Amino acid sequence: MDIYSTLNERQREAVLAPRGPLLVLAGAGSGKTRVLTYRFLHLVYDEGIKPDRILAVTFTNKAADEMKERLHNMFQQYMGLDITPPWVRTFHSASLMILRRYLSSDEAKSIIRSRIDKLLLKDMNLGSDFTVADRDDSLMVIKNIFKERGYKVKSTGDDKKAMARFLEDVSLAKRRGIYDPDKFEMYYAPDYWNLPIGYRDLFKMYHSELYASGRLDFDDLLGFAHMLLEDEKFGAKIRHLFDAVLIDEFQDVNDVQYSMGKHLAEDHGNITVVGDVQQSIYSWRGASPQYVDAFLKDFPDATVVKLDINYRSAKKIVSVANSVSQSMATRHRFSVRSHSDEDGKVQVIPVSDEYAEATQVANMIHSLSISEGIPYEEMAVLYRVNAQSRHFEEVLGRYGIPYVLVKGVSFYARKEIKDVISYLTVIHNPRDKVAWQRIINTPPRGIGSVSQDKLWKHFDDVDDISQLASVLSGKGAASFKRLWSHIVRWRKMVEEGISLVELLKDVLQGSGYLDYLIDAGEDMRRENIGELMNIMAAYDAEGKTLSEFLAEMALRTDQDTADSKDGVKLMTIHAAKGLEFDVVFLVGVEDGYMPYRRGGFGWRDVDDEEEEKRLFYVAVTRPRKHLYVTYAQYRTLWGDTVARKPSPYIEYIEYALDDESEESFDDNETYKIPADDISMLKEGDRVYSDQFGYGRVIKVIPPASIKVEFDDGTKRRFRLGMASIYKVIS
DNA sequence: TCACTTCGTATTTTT
DNA sequence: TACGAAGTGA
Repeated sequence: MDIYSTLNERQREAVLAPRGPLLVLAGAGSGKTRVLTYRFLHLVYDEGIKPDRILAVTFTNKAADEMKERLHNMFQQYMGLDITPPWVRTFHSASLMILRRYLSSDEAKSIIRSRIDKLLLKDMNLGSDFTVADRDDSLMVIKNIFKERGYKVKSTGDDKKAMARFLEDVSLAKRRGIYDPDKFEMYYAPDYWNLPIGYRDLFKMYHSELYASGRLDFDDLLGFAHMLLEDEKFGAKIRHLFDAVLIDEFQDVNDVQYSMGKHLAEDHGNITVVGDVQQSIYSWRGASPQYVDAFLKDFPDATVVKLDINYRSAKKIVSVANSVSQSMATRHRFSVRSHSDEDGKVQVIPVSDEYAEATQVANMIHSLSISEGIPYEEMAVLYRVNAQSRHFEEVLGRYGIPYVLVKGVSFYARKEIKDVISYLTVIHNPRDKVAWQRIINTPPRGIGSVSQDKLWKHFDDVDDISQLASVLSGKGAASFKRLWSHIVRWRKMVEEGISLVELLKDVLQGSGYLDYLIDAGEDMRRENIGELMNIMAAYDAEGKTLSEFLAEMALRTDQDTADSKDGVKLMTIHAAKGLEFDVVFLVGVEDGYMPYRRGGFGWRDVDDEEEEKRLFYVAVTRPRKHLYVTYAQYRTLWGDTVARKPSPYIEYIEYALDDESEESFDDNETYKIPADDISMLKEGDRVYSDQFGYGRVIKVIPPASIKVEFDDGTKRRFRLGMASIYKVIS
């Protein structure tokens, strides 16, 4: 039986590539996930690697879940095995697993301590039972720092902006592996800064507080795992867990993630990366598409396979995609070929204003549903910014067309969910100050702001949390003691192995939280807690512990639940990445939205505008059958009605539609790798120079020079590293 | 602690 | 413009 018979030639080539580094450049809709899962299977089936010794990392839970499920089915079907590989995870979750395993050891602790020594103002409380701080938690830590030092900092206006900016910078810095407060100050401190604590000191205080509470933020999960990997001796331990590494959405990796991948492949070089630079839309979050080049440099003997057959979209849509692609300055862009027999439809529709736009789209949704029988959930409205969704919601609602607004606001970020999770967090780790702050007076139990201030002031000084009762008086003290005795009781229940659902039930009763919701008539919130219980029941069924539950909760968003619901999907282009629909309405395709421009200012740099184009590429490659593009002549923004011009990108659509008859793939055959080391080149290799064009290497002259004969017959000598010379690969 | 008013804000946000 | 969050007063 040939288990690879359903793959096309290129996919097969990728899946069956020899052990060692492999780069798969996967165009939109070219079967990227297929290749990744079959590669996994191949490594097990043909190469004899154990499934639990392959690390496959993705960026989203959804992608990880999907891959896990597919692998489970494949192992069942082809090998008769009922297994789900344990290391198919997001970067964050894989890092968390690694830290859970090792952070209890003194050796690991001392490696990390030595790396963050300059950050610590108080003892860190980190062991393998740490919990994860999300953005809200981090913000709370920052606010506390000011409050406890008697500074008045508002949660609005400039102060709010400054705190947000600070956290953003902390995140960006740590994604680059920067934990040194001096470096942080140097690279990130803004020109004007009006908060009473400086950037450098706040960086230290933030981390001291966080680590004293036994918490790590998202970036620390990667950062700490990376520190352990970087240590020569300890790194080997982690590397020995895996015989192969696979990375999905490789164009989106940041510095730390890339370095982790590289370290993990150090012993065996067995690393597969799959990505599409044309769909790199997260560089503003620290992702670097340049790592595709770095990969080719670090693994010069990598097998490179390009998947250029698009199985998703009809012909016209593919030719629009190619037309956008051909205008990109991005290296490693390439055209894809449509596999479809259908033409599909691409239409540009001018409308008068945003209201007409929504009405037009609603009408078309209605008629497509009737005339072509396309179900609502197979249609999507994509826009650049969330603010654009309002009119569509309004009009679709009026038409009685079901819709789902897919927004970042997570189920897990809801107040009631966070409250309940905070109770469980305190039970798990009573030293977690942020969690305490959420539950101390929720529901109200007479511990007001004055009492609370006293509590937080002494929180770190006591050996045992119960001693805090002595800083309060009267009602507050009694109330605190009562709460504490509950917590002690719950901790005992956990020790005795109570199920998560039973524990939560007791917490809801004992804390008074349930009565509090009932009295307030908060039925919706009660339902949400019910939903949380369902999730917990699933954890119970798998025999997972409280600690595991808390860890995984923090890494979950509800993106996956969002798109299972029926109805037309409304979402930003960013949120649509990786999804596909029969019909896509791409709306607001105007200059100023695409590319996006804020406040009339120009672009900071060309890269930003290139990324806007890539975003447009992502948008036009979502539909299977039809793509409708709308732009408004007038639009009310900030209370002003202004005239709008169509987006310059519309041109690519028109070009593709005019040009359709002669589908050209002129640039399809080659791409280039920067060559700055002679080990990458040998005599006879095709090369390209920005200045002189294409040529062939006629001599390699160590240590760093080559001689090239260009296609026009001229011969030139270059010193690699000085001149931009690219190796051409077909 | 709630209901009302005023204020501030408007790019994307995988974990 | 129009939303949600924070602040105010009873």
